[in-house]
Amino acid sequence: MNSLTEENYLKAIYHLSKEGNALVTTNNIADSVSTKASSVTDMLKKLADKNLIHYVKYQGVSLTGEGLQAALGIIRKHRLWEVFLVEKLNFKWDEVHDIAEELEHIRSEELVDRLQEFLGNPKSDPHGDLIPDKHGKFHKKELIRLSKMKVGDSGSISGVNEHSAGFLRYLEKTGLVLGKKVVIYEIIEFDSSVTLLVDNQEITVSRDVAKNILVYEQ
Amino acid sequence: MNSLTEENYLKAIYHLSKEGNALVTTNNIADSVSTKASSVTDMLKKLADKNLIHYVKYQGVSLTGEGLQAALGIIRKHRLWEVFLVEKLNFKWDEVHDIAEELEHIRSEELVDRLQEFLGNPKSDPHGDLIPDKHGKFHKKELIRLSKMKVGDSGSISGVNEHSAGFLRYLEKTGLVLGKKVVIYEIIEFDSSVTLLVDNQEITVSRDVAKNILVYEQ
DNA sequence: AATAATTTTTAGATAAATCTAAATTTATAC
DNA sequence: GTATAAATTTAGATTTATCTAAAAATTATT
Ligand SMILES: [Mn+2]
Ligand SMILES: [Mn+2]
Ligand SMILES: [Mn+2]
Ligand SMILES: [Mn+2]
Repeated sequence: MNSLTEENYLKAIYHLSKEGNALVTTNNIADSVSTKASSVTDMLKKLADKNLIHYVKYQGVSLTGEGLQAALGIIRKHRLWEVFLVEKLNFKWDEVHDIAEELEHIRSEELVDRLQEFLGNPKSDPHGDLIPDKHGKFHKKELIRLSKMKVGDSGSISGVNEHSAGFLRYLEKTGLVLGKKVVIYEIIEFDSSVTLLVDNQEITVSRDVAKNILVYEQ
Repeated sequence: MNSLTEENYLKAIYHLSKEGNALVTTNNIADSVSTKASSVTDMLKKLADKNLIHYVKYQGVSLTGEGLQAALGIIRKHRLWEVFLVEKLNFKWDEVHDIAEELEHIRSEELVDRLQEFLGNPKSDPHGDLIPDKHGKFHKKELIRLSKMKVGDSGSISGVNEHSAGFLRYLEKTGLVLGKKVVIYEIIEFDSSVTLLVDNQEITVSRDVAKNILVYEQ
């Protein structure tokens, strides 16, 4: 059983290793949990003793399998509670984070499972972040090729099928980057090229390009 | 801002002063919060310094107005969360107490107010205990004279209109004490006397007696 | 490669809440 | 009313998480 403080450290290490590199540094963690580097060092020893992190003095830390599962458990609770606050208690999406920071530490497994069910097994929280399931697995987004979508469909660009530098440079130049919201505006019969609405601008791409862009619908 | 531990002490003092006498003793509290008398003494000094309790060495403690409001705030949260767990998450009434012990310490005022609204402003928790409102007031039970009830109605004896020793002795003797569950079995036309079912026994009382017994219906 | 700057760790203290054991106060028994 | 028992408080330690200041290790600069 990890203390509330240990849980917050694990969560911080998880988030930091998502953005930056695999190894997280002492000062990064100190900033993240609003404490001093010396306090972090103390806690890192403790977490390493409990086999929750790999810790090499002066080098940095990463989560062990066990530590990762613990972190994902807290993140799951955080995001489910955020859904509850927005969907059931009518909070705005920007008002819920701090309350969820407290609720995420409530221990009962049964409570989380039932909450998830009560909320209709949501896959993402009010900020669009994915909610891991009971076993720490993220529900893989169902990605669809842009070329398979119909006029009026919409979604956000979430992947590509073609990784050549040329193709990626092309996407970059036309603004079709990851996360960008798109609406299918028109499909030209003659060559099956697709006109999209992106940031209120019309952009037309060939069928070859459309086949290699993966979209998360709605 | 009171710590989680301080909140638990305040709640314990509140509950103990409800059952026993006004002054609560060190050992009572120690039992109640599962700690040692010496720890309790330390905490009592601290709570007295914060003006949450009246504390006289060796004599016992009682809550100040401020301490009472703090205790009622926690009890309100505890009972609202219990309603949530039973009504919304389908827990059984005997499974919710321990989870509510954690949830009662979540701080946001806004959260509690919205939770109360979401639950339809319940007046009592799954165990029948009254839920104080935002200002620490209990919704007064609607008591009805036994003489005004109809055949088939039921409820629990919750007060009397006549406080003479003779009347109270009579009630004591017939077993019509506070909290007793009663069902109206028959109302005799001739003199309006009432036959009740109490503990599966028939008891008949005169109209004069029935007029002075107050029942909380259902 | 030597020096300086930065990062990290160690050493020693502090605050909250707890404990055990001893001292004090209050209650009960004779 | 004194002796004994019970309840309560004090004294001194312990654990968790934190801090500041100093030492050690790593990284960057000349
Ligand atoms: Mn959040
Ligand atoms: Mn947190
Ligand atoms: Mn309860
Ligand atoms: Mn509690």
